[in-house]
Amino acid sequence: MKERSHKNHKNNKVDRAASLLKTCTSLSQLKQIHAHMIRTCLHQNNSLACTIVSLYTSLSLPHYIYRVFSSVSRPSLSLFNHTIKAFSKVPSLCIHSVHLYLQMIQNQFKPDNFTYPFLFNSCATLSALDLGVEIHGRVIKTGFLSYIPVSNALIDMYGKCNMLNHSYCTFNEMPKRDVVSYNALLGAHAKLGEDMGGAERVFNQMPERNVISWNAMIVGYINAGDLDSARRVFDEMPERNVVSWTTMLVGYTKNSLVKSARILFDAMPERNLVSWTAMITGYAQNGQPSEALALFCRMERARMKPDAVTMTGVISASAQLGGIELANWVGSYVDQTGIERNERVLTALVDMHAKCGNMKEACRIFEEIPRPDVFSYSALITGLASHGHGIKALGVFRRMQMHNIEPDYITFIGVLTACSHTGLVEDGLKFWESMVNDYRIEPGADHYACIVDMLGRAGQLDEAYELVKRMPMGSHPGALGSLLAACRTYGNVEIAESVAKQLFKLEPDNTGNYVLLASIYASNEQWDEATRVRTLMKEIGVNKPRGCSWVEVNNKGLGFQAKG
DNA sequence: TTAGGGTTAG
Repeated sequence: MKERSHKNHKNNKVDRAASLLKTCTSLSQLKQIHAHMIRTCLHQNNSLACTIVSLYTSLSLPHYIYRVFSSVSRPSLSLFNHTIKAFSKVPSLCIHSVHLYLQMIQNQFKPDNFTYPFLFNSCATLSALDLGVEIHGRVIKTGFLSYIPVSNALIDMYGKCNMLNHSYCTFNEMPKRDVVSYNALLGAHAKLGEDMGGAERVFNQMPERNVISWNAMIVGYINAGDLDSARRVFDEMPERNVVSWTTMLVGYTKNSLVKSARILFDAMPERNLVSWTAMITGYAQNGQPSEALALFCRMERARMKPDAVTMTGVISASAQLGGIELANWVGSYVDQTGIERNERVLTALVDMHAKCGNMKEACRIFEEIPRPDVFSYSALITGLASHGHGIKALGVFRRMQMHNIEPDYITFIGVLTACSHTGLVEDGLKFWESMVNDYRIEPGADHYACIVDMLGRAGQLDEAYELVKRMPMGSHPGALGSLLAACRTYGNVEIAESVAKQLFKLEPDNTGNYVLLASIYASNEQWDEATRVRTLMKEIGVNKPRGCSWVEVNNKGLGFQAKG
């Protein structure tokens, strides 16, 4: 009797906690309830722990997941499954769901139809195809393939790992399919934008379609580079949701059709964080930083809170404008609003401060990045190089090599710039060789421009000119411009005339080239020639533009006000 | 169990 009443009392407490958790909507509430549960030992209850794990994920505090799991002394199969699911939803924690799966098997638990879908999700996120195939084998042995969600997750995983054939094999072997099976297969086509004819066949054979099916077709056509078909599907679909609109919008921004994107953005019946972010980054990526910032201001007025992705775009836009005040404002905005300081946000910040000339801040933030990648290193190297810290830039490059981070096309632009601005001709030529032979990077016009600039600054004008003539991509304004500038420094009229002739053809409206040639003639006291160039300028109608500061640009249309 | 947004370029 006594024992029964004790059991009832305990069940009541569990029920009360469960219903409290059901109404929980904020992180502070959840923490309060959780703390109370720990005090009263309720945290050992598996069913309550499952709810807590899910809540910490949905309320964006995934780092508590493991703490909750490991505090339960005898976790149930269900708690393992909930925790694996929770980890699979957070890309940076996916690997833990695999660890937990292994731990589960070690502890003699048998994974079931609730375990595998999320495990396959994690494999997809981690692009861990081998592991996925291995688990697939185990699923076949244990007979869980007949559960539709398990096979659906497999189709999706193979698709995300670019194994369209494997997706089809799984799909074809299913005795029963649902709309998700078809959508996952369409998603596999869409990811690569490959064989859209095949995707159309699937789409036409579907017993039923939902908005996800239509959206998958839009993504597929966009990835196949067929914007017209994407738009046709968008116009034809019976019902659109915010994802349909945003997907189409991104299709335009990715193809530099920012105006079309904006028309769509303005016409959207509703917008969410992703829509705002897509439009802002669309502007930033297409060289319209002022528009990006103006939209960011509008977003704030609409009380839409930016996240790390939004801020990456905003920071990149601010970097392009290059104003130190704006950079400082954006920097403190990120600090004060608690935006997640992930690798991409920090890299964008490094780039922004570097472009605005604040190398000290750029270096400080770089040191905050736990594992810098090729993007972060390149941002710092190009920043240092273009601000006259060539030796430092090369030091960072060596550090990058020591950490076995493979440099890319852009890294070498930074490295060669460092050499050219520091007068390290021999080193520059060695890096050039290493780029081609060790890293198999095809030199682009930008790299040639750096080397031409380097030789030109060192006075090796003939060598520079020979290199310009040998450029496989033909004459390039950047390389020619550097050479013309070097001709002025060293007073070489002969090469200057030939180079300027090519430049006038390539960039008829670029005033700088005319001014440079005129000044080369003038310093060589060839006054008549100098006058001839100035007359030519007037005839063509190019005028020396008046300088325009960022403040003026800002006052014209941005309406951007620094706060705090 | 299925769909949309991100960082480096003389």
